[in-house]
Amino acid sequence: MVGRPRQFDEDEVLDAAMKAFWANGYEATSLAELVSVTGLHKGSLYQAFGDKHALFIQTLKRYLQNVRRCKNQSLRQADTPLGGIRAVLHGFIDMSEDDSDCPQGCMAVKMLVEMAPHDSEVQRIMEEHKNGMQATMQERLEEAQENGDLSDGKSVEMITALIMIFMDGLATQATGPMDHEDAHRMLDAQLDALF
Amino acid sequence: MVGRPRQFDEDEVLDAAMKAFWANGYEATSLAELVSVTGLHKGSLYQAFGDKHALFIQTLKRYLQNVRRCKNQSLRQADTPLGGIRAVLHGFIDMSEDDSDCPQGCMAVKMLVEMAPHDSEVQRIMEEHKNGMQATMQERLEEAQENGDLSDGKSVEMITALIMIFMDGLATQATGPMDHEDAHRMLDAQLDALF
DNA sequence: CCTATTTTTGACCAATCAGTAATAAAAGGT
DNA sequence: ACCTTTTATTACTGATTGGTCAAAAATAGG
Repeated sequence: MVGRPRQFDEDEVLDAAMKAFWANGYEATSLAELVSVTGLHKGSLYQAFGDKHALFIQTLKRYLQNVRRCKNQSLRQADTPLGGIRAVLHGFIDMSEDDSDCPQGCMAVKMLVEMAPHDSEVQRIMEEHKNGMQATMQERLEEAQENGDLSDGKSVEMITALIMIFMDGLATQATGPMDHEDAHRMLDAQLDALF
Repeated sequence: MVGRPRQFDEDEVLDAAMKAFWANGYEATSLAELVSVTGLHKGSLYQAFGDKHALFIQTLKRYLQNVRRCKNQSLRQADTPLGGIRAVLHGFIDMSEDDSDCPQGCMAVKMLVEMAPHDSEVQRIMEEHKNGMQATMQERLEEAQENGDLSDGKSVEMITALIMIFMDGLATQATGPMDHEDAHRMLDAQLDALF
């Protein structure tokens, strides 16, 4: 590699920008604030990541990648399909409290509400993510049905849809202060009602 | 009343501003756009409604008032407590499709996500609204328990919480295009799982 | 040491932002 | 007709917006 070396870590900058977008939303996060939280100068941001929208897209993809990593880890450790689903969902609740300096709520849901209606790229990214989540969840539910853990009479599509709605709703309410124990209890109650 | 009469209808202006905030969010709605959609000039907006934030608060209160009016109407027409709850929730789904020129999704949920975390006034208004909704829903559920329509073993607090989460989740997903028949089916499935 | 390459930096840009002040216009009260 | 009160309109403001550009700085390879 020739030329002046970078004085910043790309991942750290993306994390800082991500938290800014996550906390304040896309429109309310000014370039001046991005410069402030990342520590590097305006020109460097543009040279390294493109304009504000391109930078945002990268932070959103990074966030969703983290979510998927967390989900896959939970699924691998589970011993039953239904247990895997339970672990994944409880894991989502724990995600925010694990890292105390990250904003409340789910960045994906925030951006789904703020940006997806007007931004086709965000819309596409979010739909892909949702489809992936739905697909793995339906696979596990079908495994559970073959396993006998889930009654054959239930519709896996409907259960999946209701779980997705539940998670979106929980994330929406988690934009405000939320007791995590309550969230876990509500999730258990919802799953007990569905399974 | 003395002085020059207003050349605009206050409610129409509020409705126009409401739809702008509803469609684009608070930050992304510029004063120029508010001037455009309301038809009146900048100075008139300030004189009549105060600054951008004050105007927004009035549109938000107006939206919530419409929601409450719709809810109370549904409750009055119902013959059983549980039927009332079902009617209210199905009514929420129908709200947006009734008025075809109003934006997708629920303005309250959008603003809960975008503004409540940073705006204490919005936070207070939304919490009041939520408390009111929860209170009437719990009353109906307790009536249903005394009535025998709902098993005494179930927790009305938990059912209420899960219904609220469900509605928030549905509203979140409704920011994108959503089939209303599917929404009604999912609501029925959720309520059948809970009751 | 010199040059090619990349990054950093600071100055700069037009456009837009929310908001204001002063004036003009339109009505009612007397 | 005249004054008061309210609204409408125009022009204007300083600040901030996202974005650009050229020059300086720093490194690796020859």
